Amino acid sequence: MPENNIEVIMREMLEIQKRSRRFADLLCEGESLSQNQLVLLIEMKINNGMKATQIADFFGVTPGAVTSMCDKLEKLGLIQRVRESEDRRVVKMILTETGEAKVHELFLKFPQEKLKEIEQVLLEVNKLMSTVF
Amino acid sequence: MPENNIEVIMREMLEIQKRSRRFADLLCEGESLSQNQLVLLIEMKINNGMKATQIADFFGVTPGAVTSMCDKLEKLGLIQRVRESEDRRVVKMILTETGEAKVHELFLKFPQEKLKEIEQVLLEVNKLMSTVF
DNA sequence: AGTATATATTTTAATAATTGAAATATATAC
DNA sequence: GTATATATTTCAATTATTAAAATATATACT
Repeated sequence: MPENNIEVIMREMLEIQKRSRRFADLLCEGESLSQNQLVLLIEMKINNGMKATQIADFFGVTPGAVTSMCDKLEKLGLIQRVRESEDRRVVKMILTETGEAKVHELFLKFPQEKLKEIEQVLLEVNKLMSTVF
Repeated sequence: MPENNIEVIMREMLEIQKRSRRFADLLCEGESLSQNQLVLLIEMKINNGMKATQIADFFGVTPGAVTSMCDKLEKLGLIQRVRESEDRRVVKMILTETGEAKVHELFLKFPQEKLKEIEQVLLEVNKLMSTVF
């Protein structure tokens, strides 16, 4: 009896999840940052800051939770709140210089050679995933 | 100024994370299951049950949290606890018939054709990731 | 066998995270 | 100007998680 699609999919999902977590663990290693905090910092870096609502959407949590998450990162000195001048209701969370440095430095654990490999793999993975998800 | 490896890696990590979440959302859609619960059920399915300690390791939580997580799934009738006869200290959590059916049925949202595509992509992704992580 | 030590899980009290709803501040439409 | 809508924060209540103690079983040593 050959294994059906569904079982293979489940198996691969778990493997992939394990590998992703292993990578994130390496990144966070020795830092007092949770994986979610890491992802949030990266998200802010790549988007040049994020509005609270964007963060809530991204993580699927309520606005109240975002306030609390960001309070912590702010207290750590990694992010700061900036009120938008065009619409003074919205608050943009942006990395401080310390935050920028911290995020960047997480990746310097890996030698340049390894970073190049990781980059290539992630680009490929993303391309593949884009065909179905 | 060309974008350096690190920035590309961050960008791709986020994209991949978003796509993964989208897929998991589709799977959980309409179910009263969290993504973690979904993953745990799949994990139990693929491993033919899991010991509490294995679950704690997998999710990076304490044994107490595992007890609580499993209590909920047990109350939902999706898993059951089986004490091992070889070592009566360990409890193996296994899917009930209902649990098996539920997990399987989540994937039937997708037509066979789509499942085949997903399977291929995940196999490829996993192979790629195995080269660096 | 009996004692000491180790391991797996559960329980429990305390802490932390999250929610839902109200409050605040600002914006938009009529 | 008034009403309504949106973005964020605050706060009280709920839920999840932890750390440590308790329980049950296993292993090693004498």
